[in-house]
Formats: sequence, C-alpha cells, structure tokens
Amino acid sequence: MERPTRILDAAGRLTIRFGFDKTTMDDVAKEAGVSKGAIYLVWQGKEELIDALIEFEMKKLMLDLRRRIIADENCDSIAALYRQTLLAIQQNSLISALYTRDGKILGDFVHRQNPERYTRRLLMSKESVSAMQSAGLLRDDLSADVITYLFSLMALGFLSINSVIPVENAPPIDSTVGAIAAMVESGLTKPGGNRTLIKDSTIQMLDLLIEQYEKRDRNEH
Amino acid sequence: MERPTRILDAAGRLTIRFGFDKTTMDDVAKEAGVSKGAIYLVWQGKEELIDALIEFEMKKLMLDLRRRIIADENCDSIAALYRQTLLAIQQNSLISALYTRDGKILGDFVHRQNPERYTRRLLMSKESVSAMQSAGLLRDDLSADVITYLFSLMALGFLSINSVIPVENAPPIDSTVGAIAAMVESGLTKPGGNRTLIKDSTIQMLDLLIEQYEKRDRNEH
DNA sequence: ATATGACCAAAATCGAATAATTGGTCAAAA
DNA sequence: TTTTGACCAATTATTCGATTTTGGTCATAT
Repeated sequence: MERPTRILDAAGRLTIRFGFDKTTMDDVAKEAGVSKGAIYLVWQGKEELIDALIEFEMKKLMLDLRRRIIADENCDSIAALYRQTLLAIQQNSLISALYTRDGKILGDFVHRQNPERYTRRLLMSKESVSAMQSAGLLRDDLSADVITYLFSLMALGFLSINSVIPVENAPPIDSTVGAIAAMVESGLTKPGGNRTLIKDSTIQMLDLLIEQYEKRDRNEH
Repeated sequence: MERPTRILDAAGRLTIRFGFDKTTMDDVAKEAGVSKGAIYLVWQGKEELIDALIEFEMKKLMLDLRRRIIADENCDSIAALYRQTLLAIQQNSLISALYTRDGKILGDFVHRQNPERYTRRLLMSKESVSAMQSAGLLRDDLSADVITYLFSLMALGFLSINSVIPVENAPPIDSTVGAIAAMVESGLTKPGGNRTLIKDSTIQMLDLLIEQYEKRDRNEH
C-alpha cells in the first residue's frame, strides 16, 4: 500500500475512535509507522490531512456502493438503490458521523473551521430526483424538493436512531433497511416506468465521481 | 392560572431557552413571580420539578394532539394521524428535545440522573401497530416491530434534520409532513379496512392518557 | 395557614500560574 | 534525495485557592 494511503488509513482509524480533536499528528504518524515529518511531506497541515481523509473515505464509500449495486442483481429500482446507499453509508463510520453531525467524532474542529465544508449531501440530489420523476420512476404529485428532503430525513433517522433506541431493542439492520426500501417502493416510486437503465446509469454516475476523486488525487501529488 | 402551573410554565420557558443545567431554581421563581420557597412547597427539589415539567408538557402535547385530531375532519387514516402527531411534537420544543436527545437542552442533568428516565417513546407503540395490523389497516408483510421502528426513525429524522439542513434550504413544514403522510399512506397502510373507528378510538386512547396525567396531578398535591 | 427571602453548606465557576501537549519546522541522518 | 525526530512557539490542559452561584431550609412576616 502507498505511504499516503497508509497514513490516511491510520488517520481514519484514530478519528473514528477518538474524534478529530483528540487525534494528533503524532498519533497518526505512530499509528501509520512513519515519522511526523513524513505527513508534512504530503500535506500542508492537519486541516489538509483531514480534508484528504474525508475525500478518501468518500471514495471508499463510492467504491463500496458500486460494488454493492453490481452484486445485487435485483438492484433495478430506486428503492433498492436507496437501500444499498443506506447500508454503504452506515458501514462507513466517518461519513456516517459527517452526515449526522456526530459531535463525538467531529468535535470542535469542524466548528472552528467553516462547518459547511464538512457537510456531505451524498446521492439522491434534487437533480437526480427530478430526472427520475421525468423518467416516470418516482411519483410526481410530490415536488422533487420534498422527495429529496424525505430521502435525507429518513437517512438521518436511520443513521442516528441507535443513539435514541439502544441496538438491543432495535430490529436487525437488514430488516430495517428492507422495510424502508419496501415503504419507498410502494410509497414513493411509480409502478411501471423503464427500470432497465437504473442500475447501469447509477454505476456510470458512480464511475464518474470515482474518476473525479482519482483525478484530484493525481493532481495533488 | 394556578400557582404550580405558573411555576411549571416559567420552568418550561427557561428550560427551552437555557436548558436544564443553566436553569436555576432562583430563575424559575423570579420568572414565575414567586419566591423560591414557594417552589419547595409544591415539589421536593429540582429533580421533582423537572419530572413534573415533563409530565406537564406531555399532557399539553396530548391535549394539543387531541385538539388537532378533532379539528382535522380527514383524520381517518393512520397516515393522517401520524402527520398530526409529528406536527404536535414538533410544536413542543421540550418534548422534541427529549425525543431527539438534544444535548443543548438536556445538558448534563439527564446524564447525571438515570438517562432512561428522560426518554419518551410517544404514540405508535408496538402494541397499537400490532392492533392496527390485525384490523387490516397496516400492511402485514412487515413485522410490527419494524413498522414501529420505521415510525420512530422517520420522526427522529423529521425532528432533527434542521440541524443538518438549514431551514432556509428546507421545504415548508406542512409540505414535508404532507409528503411523509403521503408516503406512509401508500407505503405502509393497507387500502380498504375499517377506517371509521380510527379517529374515535385514538381520541379515546388520548382521553385515557390525559385522565391518567390528571389523576397523578391530584394525587401529588 | 401560607408565603417569603435572608441564610447556609455544597457545588460550580473563575483566574492565574504552572505543566503538558500539539502543530509545525528543519538540521542532520540515511 | 528522502526521511527522520529533536526542537520550538503556541496552544491547551491542569491545578488549586478564591469567589460566586446554587439547591435547599426555616425563622419570620403576612
């Protein structure tokens, strides 16, 4: 594994355990098995390292989501897509924390910086929802804005509910996301419509995003 | 207005503004226009006052919800019921904070006490969901547990999303709850079924709960 | 009977001085 | 050239006594 990647990996591990605040450059260096100076050979400072870490995790998320969608042969509906998206985000503690604004992980760090910088909206943008409406895949008696908001709201609830209802009282994750997907399927999508392209076009979009991350990586070194 | 009620009112106002921690007994007395001793004539201490405040707000919530359901002549579906519930909770800052575990309002106080004491599960219990399934009102291909969880999860998302997406970027509340209700209607409920009793039986249940609060009030003084 | 607010002990807060840690650098080592 | 880790200024954490605030009481006033 490349050295910068090893460093980001270490930074990620420590950030999930201790949060941005309590993770020091020294810790990262030690965890990655390199000297502190080595970090500064790649990034300008802690802020740049964290930015890179988030990009790194976003890229990991996109790759994971891509893998999931390809593996799921029934992934030909928006509901199924949404379900894989939820599962992928939930697996990535850092992006999850970023999305739910988990104070434990974000700490004061993001608050001191421009907090807007550390918000991720993730897929299901207004534009794509709008496009899916036009394609007859989503019900169109609700505005694209509201549907997008609904997707965000359910994701937030799903990702943060375990701090309100302890996991031992919660149903298994699979049945929860399954139920969300079932509700979305019959509650937000439109029967019929041309579904054959959903999977392919989503993967294409993911490829585009992943390509962008890789291009940025190359430019920065 | 009764004096204990005036005190609870003052306590509520201050708690919403400053949280449990920063609200002192002196402040409450001053805000209520009574002496500090007067509070201790009614309650044993701060903890008891806060407990009473929460009961008080829960009762207000129930009364408000009752009023809403009666006023809404189309309130003959679970979706419509859920919608009024969300609106009612959202209007009550304190219960809302309790539900979402808003650290800003709860402060260290509830953490020092038994935190379980300060969690409210609110309507849509497993039992009532199960009953509605038996009555053919909710789809039964999803377990009552999961549907209950879904209701909790959406409520949590709805009540806490404004700290993730700023209100200026959010759709109006009415259209949001409207969309949630629409999604629940076609995504979780079953077409047909005997709806005529939904409204009446819910009001009956609320009356029972409200009666319990009033009985407890009478016993305590 | 009822209500008050001065009063008290305990807890929280402040402030300044001290100690420890942190992000970042760079001369020296590899 | 590439990498290191001792080093530094600056920020942050800690200590601890002084001060203030807080929850709670009760002799007194109404």
